[in-house]
Amino acid sequence: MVTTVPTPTRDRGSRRIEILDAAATLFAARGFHGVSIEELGAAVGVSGPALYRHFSGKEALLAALLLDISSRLRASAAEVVTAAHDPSQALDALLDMQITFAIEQPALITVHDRELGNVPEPERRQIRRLQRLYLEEWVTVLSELYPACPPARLRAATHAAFGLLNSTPHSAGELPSSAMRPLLRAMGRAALHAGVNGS
Amino acid sequence: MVTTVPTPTRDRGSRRIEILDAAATLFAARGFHGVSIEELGAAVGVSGPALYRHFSGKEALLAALLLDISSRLRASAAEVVTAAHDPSQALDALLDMQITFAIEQPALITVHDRELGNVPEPERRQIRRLQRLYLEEWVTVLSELYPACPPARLRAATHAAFGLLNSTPHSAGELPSSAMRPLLRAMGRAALHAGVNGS
DNA sequence: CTTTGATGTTAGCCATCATTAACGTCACCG
DNA sequence: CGGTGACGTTAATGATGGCTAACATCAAAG
Repeated sequence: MVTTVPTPTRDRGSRRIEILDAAATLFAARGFHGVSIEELGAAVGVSGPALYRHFSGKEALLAALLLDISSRLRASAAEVVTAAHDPSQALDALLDMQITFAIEQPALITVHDRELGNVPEPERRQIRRLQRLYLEEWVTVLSELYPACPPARLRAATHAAFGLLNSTPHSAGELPSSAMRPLLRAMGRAALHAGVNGS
Repeated sequence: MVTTVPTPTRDRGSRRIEILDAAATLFAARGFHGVSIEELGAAVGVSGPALYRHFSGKEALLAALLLDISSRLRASAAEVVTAAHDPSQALDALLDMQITFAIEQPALITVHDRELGNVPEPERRQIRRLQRLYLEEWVTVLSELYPACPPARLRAATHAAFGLLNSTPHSAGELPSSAMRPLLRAMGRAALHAGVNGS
């Protein structure tokens, strides 16, 4: 009777990804608790409880989203570092890849560092682990470049650099991304260099 | 019958401030929608609807909190800049005061740039206004120091620097604040300098 | 002493929401 | 064809939560 016109672009398992994409945008805009399952469904053209065909619950959905983001980041970092010929190149590559991510996926950036607290315990640990590994990728490269700098300081400086690079959601539209990219690259590099040298 | 022992430290109007303090901490930890009125009350030793004696509603409470933060930031910036003798000193003073704020009040920093979206329209505009004025304080100083740099770039660079300085909630406890402060100062200064120069 | 205003308390209302139940549809496979 | 599993639908259900109502307490004022 009620004929739901099936979206022409309908592939096996594509729905799940559609949902995660929509969730990223909505969670970034209004926060995990600020978005209802109903809205989430509506955003992908289905309504409400249909999401339970793809995720066991709202928190599981968030966990899948964050797990996806952090493992992608970590994988990209590992890939880029192993492809580099020396630590200096590796650092440049890390900067570029993080900047690309920050510019192209501001919503993911936002969700990634805001919503970890809403992920239930089993997978929270895993996400933290991936985030730590991502950080360590940077710290390892930096410690080769600046062996005199104590690791704690490297870590703190890297966190600060992330704050800088991930500021894109706040400065949305101030500058075209073609100008934003070199700006962030210059600022990030300068900040890290200043941070790991003497006080 | 039920004798509520009145807190000994009980001053006229102090409750309101206590509530705002507790709200900052709780909202920073779990987000606006993640904290209930009941919890908010419990955090200051009263329970539930007592808050309505001080605020007209949950959103109004958030608005008061953000308004307070942004006006304090803006006021400090104005003060510090007018006290400075030249743009270079002014920039240093701005950096120092923002770093102090970021280190001493990470919860306020967090709430300030996360929860604006939950403030209802009339006061949202006002908070945005104050945030813009705060930014302009920086941009004005920077444009005196670097007159060749186009304002849009100055603004973008300043946003990025805020991201760096405000990263303290993420790197909590990595470094003692006595080491954090000079680190952020060095990184912030270097980042801004690099941002407003060459390509 | 009583009035009053500031400040709390508990009980209850109503909306929202996550989640489940019960029920279609439809492609694919035997 | 008949069934099976993936995917959706609408209607409950049960909890939570913001907010209001009705009712104390108590200090200060008159």
